[in-house]
Amino acid sequence: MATLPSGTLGTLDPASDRAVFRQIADQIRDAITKGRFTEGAKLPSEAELVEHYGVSRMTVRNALGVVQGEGLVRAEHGKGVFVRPRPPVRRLASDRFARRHREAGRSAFTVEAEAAGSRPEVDSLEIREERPSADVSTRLGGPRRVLARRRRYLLDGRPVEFAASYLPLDIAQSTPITEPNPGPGGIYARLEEAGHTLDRFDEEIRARMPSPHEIRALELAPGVPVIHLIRTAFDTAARPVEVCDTVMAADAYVLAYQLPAT
Amino acid sequence: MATLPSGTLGTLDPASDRAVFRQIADQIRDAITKGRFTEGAKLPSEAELVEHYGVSRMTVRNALGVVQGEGLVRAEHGKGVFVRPRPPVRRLASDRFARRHREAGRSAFTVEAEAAGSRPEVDSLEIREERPSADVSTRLGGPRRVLARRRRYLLDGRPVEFAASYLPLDIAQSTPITEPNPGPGGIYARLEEAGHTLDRFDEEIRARMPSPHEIRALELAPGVPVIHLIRTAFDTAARPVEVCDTVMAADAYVLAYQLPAT
DNA sequence: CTCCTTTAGATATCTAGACAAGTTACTGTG
DNA sequence: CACAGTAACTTGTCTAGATATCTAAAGGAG
Repeated sequence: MATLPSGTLGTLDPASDRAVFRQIADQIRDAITKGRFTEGAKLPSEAELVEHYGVSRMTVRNALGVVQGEGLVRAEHGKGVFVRPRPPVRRLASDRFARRHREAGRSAFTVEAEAAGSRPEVDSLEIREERPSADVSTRLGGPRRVLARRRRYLLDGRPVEFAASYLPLDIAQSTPITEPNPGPGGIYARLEEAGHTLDRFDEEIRARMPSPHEIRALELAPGVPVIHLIRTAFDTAARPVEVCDTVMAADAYVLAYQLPAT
Repeated sequence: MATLPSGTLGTLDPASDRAVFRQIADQIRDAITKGRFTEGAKLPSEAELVEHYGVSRMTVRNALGVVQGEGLVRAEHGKGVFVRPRPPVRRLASDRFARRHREAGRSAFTVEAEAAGSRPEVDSLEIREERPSADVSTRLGGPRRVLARRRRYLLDGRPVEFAASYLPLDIAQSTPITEPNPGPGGIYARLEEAGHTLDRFDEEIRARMPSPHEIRALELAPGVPVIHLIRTAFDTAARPVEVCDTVMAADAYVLAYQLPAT
């Protein structure tokens, strides 16, 4: 019933051949990107938009569905539709696996998050032996069994990443790598102690929309893609000693790399 | 009217508290990922799904909207809904700017695409002087004017990437960099000839959903994110000499990096 | 005052139908 | 045979409701 703040949203162009719900979506998107609705602000309710534009509710919902799909707004059942705040971003530097970062007694994730003023958490830690997938097996040089370590990372209670590490069983067994807490410096430190001095990492990066499982595990809002990173660690004998498969909420990460211009 | 091939899609569970359109979407997704619908195959028409599930057409369309948003299928007006084929993927190696790749007379994109058996194309080449954005200016050390080179890359007629290079005007002016074709080895070769031997590149990678403009420029299907890469090139005097802002169709790229374990 | 109930308002889901517009195949005419 | 027209089928858009469920605020009982 309350009228809209004048000027925040315009009117429809009946002459346009652009669908009505798209015109409405355009205006909402425009109002957000131009700052007429600020972060966290509540959009007019569906009923108000119905009144303002003189269309049916389904048309308004269709328009809201578009801007929801773009990740601009989030609907909360019973409360309203709100402009999505931009979450804080975690920056992954390309030297994050350098040996000098491996000395501390805690994991890289923990140290880095606390330095950035966030509260880090690791959960769903699962460690087991298993038969590797074809892809993992290929990357690791074809072992028949691997040790898999799966875990999920959270910042301030929000899940941002989950990862699975796979190591050839003959390397990992009878080392602390099979323990939930592998000790200071993490599994890379243990690998080096076991004689596998690390030489280089290969990383492959893809971006795509999440699967339903990933949406649940990362509590992703609609319209947020994931970054899929597959890292292979090689020792100085050029043997692959670990494959780490990581899925990150794309709105929480920036990856940074330094390349020599050799 | 035609009945569905038996077994491709199941039935609804009225006892489930999962919304009907989500159950239908789940079944379609499942049928695709399990290969019961292959790439390019036509899904049952909306009318057939209405009949099969005994629901209204809007509910079926809602379900189809879900799997469309996930990028699994593409609707073609008047024809039907089809399983999206996986496009060929272009792999960007981390040594793609190594000097040894800079000798050829043609651009890296052209050479690499032809080697992979694709037909490369570059269009919308625009070269002009302009005032840099705040972000570009910061990355370049604060020049007041820059040379901007914008272009779009296509493979087999499909746009896959567009990019803008920014160079401080005092470096770029009176070099072939201001020409549409900067000559063999590209602008990096010209920079080195002008005394700016390249030392390293910094790259920042983000993934997000595309803006409407990006959807048009890359002809993106719904549910396809973009990879946003910002590269800064530094010369041996540690001066930033180029910023390249690249937006790529995420379904067409894999980025590969090699990191030393130093 | 505290706690529970009610109520109003918000989004979520679903129905049944209408017309528009693109695609394909058939049909009949020249 | 060539071709224009047409019919059937497809997705796209929109309407006008209905019921369900969640949230928050108001009001009443103790």
